[in-house]
Amino acid sequence: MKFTKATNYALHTMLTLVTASPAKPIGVQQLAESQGVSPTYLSKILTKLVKAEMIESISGAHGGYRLSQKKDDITFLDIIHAIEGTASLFECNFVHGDECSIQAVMTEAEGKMQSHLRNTKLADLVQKQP
Amino acid sequence: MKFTKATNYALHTMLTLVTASPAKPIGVQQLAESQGVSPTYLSKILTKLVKAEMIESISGAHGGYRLSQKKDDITFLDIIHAIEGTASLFECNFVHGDECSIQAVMTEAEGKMQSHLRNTKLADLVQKQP
DNA sequence: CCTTCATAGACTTTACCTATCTATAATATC
DNA sequence: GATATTATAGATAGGTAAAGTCTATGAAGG
Ligand code: SF4
Ligand code: SF4
Repeated sequence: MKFTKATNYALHTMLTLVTASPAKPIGVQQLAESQGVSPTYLSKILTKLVKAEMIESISGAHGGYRLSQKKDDITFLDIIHAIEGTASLFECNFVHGDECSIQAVMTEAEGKMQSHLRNTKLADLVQKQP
Repeated sequence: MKFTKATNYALHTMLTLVTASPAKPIGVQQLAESQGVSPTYLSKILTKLVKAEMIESISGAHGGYRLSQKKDDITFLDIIHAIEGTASLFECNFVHGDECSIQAVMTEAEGKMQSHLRNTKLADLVQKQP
């Protein structure tokens, strides 16, 4: 029960991209180096973010990654879901109907966490940077 | 990023115990059978709950498990922490000081979930049973 | 004494995360 | 067009923690 490292990398990359100039994309090599992770592995993670249409990739020389147009709508929950999937944190083997009290408590608890992550946008971090 | 099955087993066992008579303890064999899990594995999990002083174990014939005295104070968070530990869900490799905005968001989100789990007691489920 | 039942440790198996390697496609520069 | 640069994709290997098994030990009741 922990967030994966991939999520960690994704969040840091997004933080880097949101503070960077959208004019010149940043290569995966540079992004990887600043986080101490291999470029090939990070690129796998970033591809997920591309598929989720949060960032754009530019191939070829002077290529790299930059935020997509909808950068102001991206929430923490979006990033996490893009990497970890959207499955529920608590899954029971059998399903004994909707009135199950255990499931109700667990699902609501997860919902509380999600709603905070959904209400916090990536753009909210920009002002807080020194 | 998922709750472990062990947590699932623990929650169900606790639900069974809270609705049972405290006079006669329930054996691990019966508890395991109703959940479709092996008795030896479940016993490992229940031992953690004993160490956390949430349940008591009685050895010997007619032995088994029953809730401890403080049954009215047991929260969902207590059970989860007893099984999964109390480490934070989000852990970054480097620590760049307290002002880190990523960590702040993630920690607060987790806190929202925890506070719901802490405010829901095991005893709250009893009324809801048919 | 013998049966029942919890406890503990060592151990195996399984599943998933993490990471690497290689080949391929796209783009810019010359 | 040739070449260098860079992202993408798939296969694959490694590592780690969860999930489950086995066996031995110890406590309690009859
Ligand atoms: S009791 Fe609830 S949580 Fe447990 S298996 Fe049934 S539906 Fe799932
Ligand atoms: S930026 Fe924040 S979350 Fe990232 S490594 Fe530094 S302290 Fe941790």
